[in-house]
Amino acid sequence: MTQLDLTEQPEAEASKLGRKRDHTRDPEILDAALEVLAETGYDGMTIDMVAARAKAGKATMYRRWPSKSELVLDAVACMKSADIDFDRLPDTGTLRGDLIAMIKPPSIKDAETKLKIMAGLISMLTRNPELADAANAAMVEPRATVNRIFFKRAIERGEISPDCDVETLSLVTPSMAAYRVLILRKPVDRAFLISLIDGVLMPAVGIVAAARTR
Amino acid sequence: MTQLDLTEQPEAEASKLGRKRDHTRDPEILDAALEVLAETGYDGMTIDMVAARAKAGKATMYRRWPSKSELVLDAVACMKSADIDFDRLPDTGTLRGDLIAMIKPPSIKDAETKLKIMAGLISMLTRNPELADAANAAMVEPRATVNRIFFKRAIERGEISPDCDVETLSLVTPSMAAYRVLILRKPVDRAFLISLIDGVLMPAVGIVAAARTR
DNA sequence: ACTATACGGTACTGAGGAGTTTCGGATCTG
DNA sequence: CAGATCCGAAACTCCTCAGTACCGTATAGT
Repeated sequence: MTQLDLTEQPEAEASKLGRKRDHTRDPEILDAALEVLAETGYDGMTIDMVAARAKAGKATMYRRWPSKSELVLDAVACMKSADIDFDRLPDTGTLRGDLIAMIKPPSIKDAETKLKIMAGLISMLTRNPELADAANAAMVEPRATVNRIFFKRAIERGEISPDCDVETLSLVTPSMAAYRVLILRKPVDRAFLISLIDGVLMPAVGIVAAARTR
Repeated sequence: MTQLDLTEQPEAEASKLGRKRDHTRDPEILDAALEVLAETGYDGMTIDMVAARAKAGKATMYRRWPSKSELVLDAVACMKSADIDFDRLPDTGTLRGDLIAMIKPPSIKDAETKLKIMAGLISMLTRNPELADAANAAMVEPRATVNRIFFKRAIERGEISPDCDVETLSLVTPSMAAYRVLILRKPVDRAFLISLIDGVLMPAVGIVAAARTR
């Protein structure tokens, strides 16, 4: 939220007594926090690491956030899905085309970064529901939403049956990518995602291989 | 390995000088470690917690394992899949029957426990490849293996096409169950697993709903 | 009974990290 | 320039926890 307040409007009222707080360095600090989080995990992360990376003083951190957990919560909540633009989703005319169109190097990279952050947070999610909700909204929900849109479109245009379990199918790619990175510790590359689409989703939805061979 | 040495043979040679080490409490301690691990995660777990839970002294812990990380590694490596008996896998004659037969309350419970342990380990896996391998062998590989067996059987008996991507399909259930528990933090119940089988796996493999409606 | 060993308990050491305080310098206001 | 505010740096407190040392006791072998 902080990150947005800054970019949207240049500090509403700077009057009153003296001058209003800038907090102009918030975005850099939150980004630094996310980086450290991805590299070391929640428990491995220290306030000093984040401060050093953002070239900020430790005191500055505590002037702005009351505790480490609040800082992390804010960092996760402010994290913007830089990769998904809901106003400009691909629309290729076929379900497979739409799904494949989402596979782009920057998108894969972004997803991997988010999964690394997620890895560092997972053990906390149990004990911190607020953080769990923020992580869900910032990292997992957007992906599933895109898939849901694609599947619903395909149903509307009659490409696939309306009986398809859209909810479950939308979670296949996110789930299996997460499992592969977090647990199997293998990279999620284009080939893997395509094998998911052609080996699971397309067959599951009744589109046979022959129909998509050009 | 320790756990097994004990049950298999009553201390091979107890001669030499004095008497051989008992380490008879190892299993209790390792079990306690797994419990604490599931409850608090790797970083939250302390040696004192484990010792207290196993009613052991802290010194005993360090007489047996040189460090916390070695203890955890041993605990994970010794963890036995209490739920899967590879000599007595269900064989119902149909793929769907086999998959459904694996859904049993104790099996679900065991899987949930393992996922909780996994949640506490994930952030460590990156920094400790040895632990990652042990966790993989003990918790994820067995599940996938069972599914692979079922799919291969189904291919052999001609129930499904040999072109099916067995490898990927075998990972659908483990992946999506893990995602649901670890990230979505929702319970994995019978209904969810069945929706996976009937909403993803069966369709993906070309078995239509009509064919299984009794 | 005597001795050795393993164990449980407790006290200790040392390192590291959360959170606090202080201070000196930079920057803006007038 | 004078006054106020913010910030980076560093020193400091307090606490937790990994790992160690020691001791009293239970037990098993001789």
